[in-house]
Amino acid sequence: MTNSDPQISERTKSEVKTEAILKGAMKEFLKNGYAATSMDKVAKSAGVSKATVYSHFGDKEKLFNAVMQDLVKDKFQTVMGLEKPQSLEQDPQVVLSAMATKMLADAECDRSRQDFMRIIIGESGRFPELAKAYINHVAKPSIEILTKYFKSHPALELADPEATVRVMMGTMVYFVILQEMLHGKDIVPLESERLIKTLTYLITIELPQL
Amino acid sequence: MTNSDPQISERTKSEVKTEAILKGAMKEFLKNGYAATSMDKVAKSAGVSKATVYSHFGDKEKLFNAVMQDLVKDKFQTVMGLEKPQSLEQDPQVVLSAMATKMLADAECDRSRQDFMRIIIGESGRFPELAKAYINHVAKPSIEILTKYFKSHPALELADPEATVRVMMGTMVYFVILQEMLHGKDIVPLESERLIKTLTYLITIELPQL
DNA sequence: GTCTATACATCGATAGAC
DNA sequence: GTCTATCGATGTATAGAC
Repeated sequence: MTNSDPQISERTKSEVKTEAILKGAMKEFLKNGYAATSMDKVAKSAGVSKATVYSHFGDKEKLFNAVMQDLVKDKFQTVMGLEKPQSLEQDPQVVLSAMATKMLADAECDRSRQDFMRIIIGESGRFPELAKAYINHVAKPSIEILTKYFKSHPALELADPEATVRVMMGTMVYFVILQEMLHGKDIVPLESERLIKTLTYLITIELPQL
Repeated sequence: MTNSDPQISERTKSEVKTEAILKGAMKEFLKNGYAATSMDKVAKSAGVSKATVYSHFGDKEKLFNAVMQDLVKDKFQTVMGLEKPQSLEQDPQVVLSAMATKMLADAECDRSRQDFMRIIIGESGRFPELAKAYINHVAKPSIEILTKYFKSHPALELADPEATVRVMMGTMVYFVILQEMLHGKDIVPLESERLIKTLTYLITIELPQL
């Protein structure tokens, strides 16, 4: 067994702790935000001592940045399934509708994704670099891929593809913020299908099919 | 002088303190968020003792709710100048463009408005009632007034006015979040005029003028 | 009503045993 | 490397003088 090798065993043990700390810290930061998360909570959630947390990450701010960089660059960098090339060769109505449905489905059901957005926006004043990391690794790639798609379909006849992308993404994001994150579902109800249909209609209105 | 009346003088003094506390607490909560704002900071910012803060508002959570209710129901309830009736009788392109310009101008230059939105979204998980108050007193009135306008102009021929309103507001809000609040101005630049022009174009594309 | 002073818990961070 | 124990600072909240 490789575990009999003391060096490998030690290294592995430390890496396991590091991952446990990241996981625990992620859970706590997403639940409580930065200021309301104590290092004791992190240590308890990770199943290690507080001193171990500090020996691995230095201080609270470094730990927070490590957690958020991880989330920004890995967990939530999916670009919402837009990376699939084959989907870009279908009818605009179908593609737009599929994109929008996918985005809304992801954002609606995934609670941790909502917590993630809450942190990004809520802490963007005190952690501007975190906000910029989100822009660079999440928002910008999404915008660029969608823009690329719009431009690759001249039949859409969009006067300003870049701006049109913002209209589409803004519509989606605002819907999730209002209905889900701000708990407006029962106060200002709106079926997502109506939004998707309207959006698709507005963008593809000039096409011959309509 | 009315100040010679001890009763009125006392009452006034207390009210002055209450207002000073609210003002100081508002400043601190908007700057630091809920958890990172201490009652010492509030007391110092208001120019009173900590005990006075507690005697007026009970505890930190009650003070926070009082501050945010004030912001939601007074300071940021403006409905972005949509209440003026005369503006609703002009050409849709002009009105839409004016609305969008006003909304973006308000949101872009007003730093405290951005801080306010950061708190609403950032604390919406731990203060759901605050989020619902925002929906009821800020978002819902805006949506309803804009919907009313859309419906009062059948010439717009909108298949779904309610959904179209969400498209418009979402576009505006997302733009401010990305460019201003998340500091994306230099990373994913976009002139607001292009957004407004595109939005107006998409919504009024069917009109005879175009 | 308002203050100073303080109680008591928890915070971030570290020392020292193992 | 990881733990327990603890430091000093700071947090919320209150008691008691005026």
